[in-house]
Amino acid sequence: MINITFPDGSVKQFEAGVTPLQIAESISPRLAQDVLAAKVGGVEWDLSRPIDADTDLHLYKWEDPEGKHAFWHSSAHLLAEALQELYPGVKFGIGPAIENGFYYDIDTNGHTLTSADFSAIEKKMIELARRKEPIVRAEISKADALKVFGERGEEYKCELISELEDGSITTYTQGAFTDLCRGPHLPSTAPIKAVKIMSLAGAYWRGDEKRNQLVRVYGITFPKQKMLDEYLALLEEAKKRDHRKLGKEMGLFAFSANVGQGLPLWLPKGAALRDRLEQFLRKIQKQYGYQQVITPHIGNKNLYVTSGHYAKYGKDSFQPIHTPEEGEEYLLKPMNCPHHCEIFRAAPRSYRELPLRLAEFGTVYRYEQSGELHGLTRVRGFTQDDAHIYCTSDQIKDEFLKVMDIILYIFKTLKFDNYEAQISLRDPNNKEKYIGSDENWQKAEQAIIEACAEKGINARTELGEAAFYGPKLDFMVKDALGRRWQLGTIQVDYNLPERFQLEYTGADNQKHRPVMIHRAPFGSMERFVAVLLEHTAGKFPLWLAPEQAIILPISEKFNDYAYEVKRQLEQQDIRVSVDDRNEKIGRKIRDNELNRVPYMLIVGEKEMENGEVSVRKQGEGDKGSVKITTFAANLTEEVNNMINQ
RNA sequence: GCCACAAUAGCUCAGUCGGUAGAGCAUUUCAUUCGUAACGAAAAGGUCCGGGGUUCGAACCCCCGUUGUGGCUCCA
Repeated sequence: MINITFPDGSVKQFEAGVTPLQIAESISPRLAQDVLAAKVGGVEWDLSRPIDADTDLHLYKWEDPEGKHAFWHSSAHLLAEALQELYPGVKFGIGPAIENGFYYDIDTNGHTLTSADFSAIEKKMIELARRKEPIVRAEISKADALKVFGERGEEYKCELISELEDGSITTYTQGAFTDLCRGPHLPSTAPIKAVKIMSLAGAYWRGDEKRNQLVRVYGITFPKQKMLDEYLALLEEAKKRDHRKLGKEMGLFAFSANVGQGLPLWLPKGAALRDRLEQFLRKIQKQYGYQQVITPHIGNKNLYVTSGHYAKYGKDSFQPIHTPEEGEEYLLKPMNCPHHCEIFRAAPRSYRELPLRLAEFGTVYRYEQSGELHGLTRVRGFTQDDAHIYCTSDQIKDEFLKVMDIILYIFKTLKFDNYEAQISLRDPNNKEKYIGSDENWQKAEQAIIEACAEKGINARTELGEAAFYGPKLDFMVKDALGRRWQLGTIQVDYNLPERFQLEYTGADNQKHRPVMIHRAPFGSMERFVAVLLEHTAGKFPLWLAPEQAIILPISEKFNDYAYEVKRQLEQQDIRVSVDDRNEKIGRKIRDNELNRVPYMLIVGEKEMENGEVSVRKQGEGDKGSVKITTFAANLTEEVNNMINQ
């Protein structure tokens, strides 16, 4: 008998050689039906693989990432099996599970695969899955593996095998298909009920553009058809919310080939929106003791040589600007930190000034690879909501707490109710990779961990994810469709204070080096507007909406009254316009509903007589008539409630 | 940057075999003056991404470039 320890700490006894699936069956038939994968003694384990010794056991279902992973990994094998049957002679690269589904890289051996083939592949996969073939794990010697895959002409697999250690090689077989694979896998392909081939793409073997190009077939599968339908509906919805589409529709921003790739042009409505976001952030930053600064868009090349950025990114960046002066070179500013360090150096600093918090909506330029540019989320010129905090190492924790306050306030105000945090620390086995003293690192890492605990934030900790110059804390939000976006970053930096020789005079009348903290709650204005657009589907909260209300006269006879209402509302700082087109009221309502204007104010004979407006809320319909002043007061209150919660 | 695909009216898109440009919406004008999600009529609107080539003739075929999309690699 062996002892199996469960995640809740309980221990049960089983016969040696019992499988995780049998254990699940002993707990409940329902669990046995739902379980997809297991972890045994910290090792990913197949459900049908026997356990021989005392150990602990995790069972994973669809809801667990590990469960989905096994499901999609087995689906990748199913795809390969289908491709092998449909197109004999194809050779296989690798076929892993990914965040949403899986892919398989194949060498089609001359056959051209197009999206017209998708339905045939899907059909074949379903047909194979219905055979409910068991997926069988086998351990194989390196020599045998090379022989088996070599005979089948699987050159890519052979290359992989030749790099593996003998004794660690396993294969998985279902039906007539055998793949080199570490696992784990489902016990059989039976649970795969719904299949969708998503797309094709070219991918180089091992990501190396000098090697063969393979065809990457992307797919996704689910245990229920309904889940696939929901997933496809979600993709449809995401397409509708695409910020590039909404930005064009709503007149927020544009791009021009004449201006250049990745250089957004902010249209009047987009610029006003951005300005409102900046004001919002400025206001709270002021409360938290930040001081606004302004620095130029270019800087002498030597500044970036000092900061170290030139050595690291100079070649892959916008190239230096030359002046009539021989040998004089300037760079477009790729980040604001060096400029802010010079502001720190502009005066002798005392410990009494710390923490010194310098904020700037600083526009920076980075030469991103052309293939990486994407709408507003990846551009070559963008404005960071940047700030640098210069403080002592004892102040790090308190500063983190304050920045987290700002970030959480933003999330709350903009209704990003679902967020995660990640703490990135150094790799404890590789300490020499990092700059700064061991003591400082420990202090900073401890400060971040404590700050998260104090805020009640359940942050994931990743070792080895820190930058070479300091640990950091990142926030990820989930938008209305459940997609994750990285938003706020707080980053400790020991490098730049060193490079710029920053100093302050301490209470002991000695010179000390400050610590620097980089932070950007939005990341960049561009990226944040993009995320906000996709999160809200363009229906901005009232306080941000480009137009808060639009007045719809029933007919042209009431245009004068409409403009009088507009004048009165504008006096209360309400953003309002008049739809004075010669159209029927139904038409005006429809158009402005589609334009996402939060309030429509319908005015005709009745309203004019009583000094009223008939209020209609976007998406909700008729709300009845109120006095103009009442509407203005209600709207102002609604806005205030949104930003002062 | 690499690979694949794409670019036609302000927007979304059609355009067959290479024979000289089309729809819906938006716009303008006319008509209408209307009560909570599309009234009607007409007009105007084109460097078919740019350049070169093949051809009697190119939106369409070929080459080069630009920009975009998806993926790969990258991300201070």
